[in-house]
Amino acid sequence: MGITIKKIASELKLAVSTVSKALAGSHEISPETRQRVVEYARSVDYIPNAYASSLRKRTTGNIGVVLPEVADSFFSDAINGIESVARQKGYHVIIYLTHDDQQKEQAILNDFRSGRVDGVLMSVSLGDGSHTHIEEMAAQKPLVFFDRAWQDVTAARVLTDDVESGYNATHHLLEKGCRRIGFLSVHKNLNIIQQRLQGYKNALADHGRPVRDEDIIDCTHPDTNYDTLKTLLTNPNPPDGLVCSVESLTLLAYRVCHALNLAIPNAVRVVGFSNLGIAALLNPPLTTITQPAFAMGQAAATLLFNALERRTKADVPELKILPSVLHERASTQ
Amino acid sequence: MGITIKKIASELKLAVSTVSKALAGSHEISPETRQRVVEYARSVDYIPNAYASSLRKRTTGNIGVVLPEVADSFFSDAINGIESVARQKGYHVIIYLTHDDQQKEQAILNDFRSGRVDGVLMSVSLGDGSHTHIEEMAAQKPLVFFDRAWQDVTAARVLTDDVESGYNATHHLLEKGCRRIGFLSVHKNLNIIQQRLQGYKNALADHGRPVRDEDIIDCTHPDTNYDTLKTLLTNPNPPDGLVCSVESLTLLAYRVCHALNLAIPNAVRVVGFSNLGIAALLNPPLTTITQPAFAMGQAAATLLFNALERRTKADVPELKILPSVLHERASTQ
DNA sequence: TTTATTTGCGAAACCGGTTTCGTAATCATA
DNA sequence: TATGATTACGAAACCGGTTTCGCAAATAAA
Repeated sequence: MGITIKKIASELKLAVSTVSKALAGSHEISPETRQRVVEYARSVDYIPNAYASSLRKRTTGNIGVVLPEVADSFFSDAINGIESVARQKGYHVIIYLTHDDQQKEQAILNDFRSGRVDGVLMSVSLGDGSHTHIEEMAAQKPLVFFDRAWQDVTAARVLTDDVESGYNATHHLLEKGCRRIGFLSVHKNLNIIQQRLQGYKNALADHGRPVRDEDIIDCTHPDTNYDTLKTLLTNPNPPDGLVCSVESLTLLAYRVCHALNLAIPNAVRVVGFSNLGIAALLNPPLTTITQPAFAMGQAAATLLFNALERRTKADVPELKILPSVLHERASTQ
Repeated sequence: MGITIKKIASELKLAVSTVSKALAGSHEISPETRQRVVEYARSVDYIPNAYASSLRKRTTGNIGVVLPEVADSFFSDAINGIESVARQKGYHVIIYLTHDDQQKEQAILNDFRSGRVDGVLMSVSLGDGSHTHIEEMAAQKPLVFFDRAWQDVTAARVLTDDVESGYNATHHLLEKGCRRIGFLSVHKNLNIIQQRLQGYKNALADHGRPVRDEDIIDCTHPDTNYDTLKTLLTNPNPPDGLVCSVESLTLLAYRVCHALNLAIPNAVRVVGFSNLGIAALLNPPLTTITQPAFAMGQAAATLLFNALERRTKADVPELKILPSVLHERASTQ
């Protein structure tokens, strides 16, 4: 359909290979010929076919980003970070959404085997499924986890200091006078949750408080979370502080408190992991642990490109840890 | 690298063409041979090369979705709608983010010419730039606008009843007793803004109120919007009602009111176009005009696939209009 | 001046599929 | 039994680039 190298070649009375090399800026071609080709190509608005080129070169110039969700403010910031470094590497970023569905995640990774991308950045989807499809993928092409990662899969990863963040969140509540702090958890086999929980436990220990199992609430099932939380907060002796380990649970906690007419922070103080730009506009303004989403995206992409340029697997998977910050707002005052 | 048709062919002592046809389920191949091939292919975990196949077939199986932003809750919902129909058509959806930067948008559309996608869904980026790159693209492959569209580009479009929505928002404020209503506008050459503004004007007219130019505030420049709004609301005679024509302006209005200690809704009532799931958790809960984002995504994708299957341009560009709904909350009570 | 290098370009193979076309064998029809 | 139509498959062209290799002419070294 469009204009091809072949047409340029015949028009300029050159060989196809000559045109190709000239456009690639090869030194095999004399400057005069090269310029003649380049100018002509531009004049006819030549656009190379991405598929032909990928087929022969055996590289796509694409990296895939596999995300659970995109409404989550963390991920949309992270995408920007990723794109910022991909662009200057001349790579395309293709975003795939799993909606936290491991089936979809698997289908996506499976599709990558058809060669659509050169490398993958991913934040894993929650669920109980096996991780073999991820391992297989990691064996085929470079993979970098960011934020959410599985521990049983060997791959580079970019994380935040989750133990410390969990610690800080809990410590903050304790300092504000909370007597009993609930930890809203999701899938416990997820690294970030484990670490945040560990931080929670460490903080309690440092304050001489016991860790009570019934204060660690499993909110793995979206359908029942609302009720779970509701019963928790209507208990005779409910927690007066909540650490919400992911953004969605933070918002859920707000919903339930609003529904129960539980005043935040008077009845219960809330601190949540969140990158919501509008945390300050919530009722009440939310104290957050905010992750450096943009920087994490950049770091992850950088690790990926290192791997792509190396073409050889690092002997020991790289790990980069970035700090989160606690923004104190009215929900804990 | 991987396992190719050629390998299967030589292993099974068949021609490559036979294998290809067998895998495609061609009737040219006997059921026995077909099954033999299919089974063997599965046993060796054959994955066809997407690029080879696209190159020859001259179709990619991809549709591109070009969005200004993804943090905006409308777009993340719309993506889900798009994906839901793309999946059942066996298409991949590739998401491209412009960050409301027309340069990036242009670069993205330009890239499409290398044949990465078969069709495009887009919500245009704001700005003063020309739209010729969009027109060129529309001339090449099917394009469907959704939500944000340019009027000077001929293409199918999926919109909401923006005049009506603007009317309803304004009417709602008037009924609540507002005397002077500001309309926060962005790029006025954008269809949805024009229409929402028209609705605003109609409502004022129906209530026998004058349309005052100084009540229509242009918030086109992100950098100055905050100050613009601040001076508006610190005027001697400020508006006591605000219609915010896009989500980002709604949140901005909240920020400014909070900063100025202006009580919502007592000092000023606010209604905003927004799909934020957490509108009810804001301080105060926000009255919104909510668009059917998911359905719009579905509708847009459906139009696109119609065009792709038709292979011929519709003589008159299709148009689909879906209704929005007003959710009344505390910000206007 | 002869031999060795370098330079500039073309021919052809190649990436991995898809599609067209040809043909031998089988089947149906007269 | 002779002829026409199917059936089942293979050979080869093809999609549009990239890369290898070969070679003649120009240049450098001996």
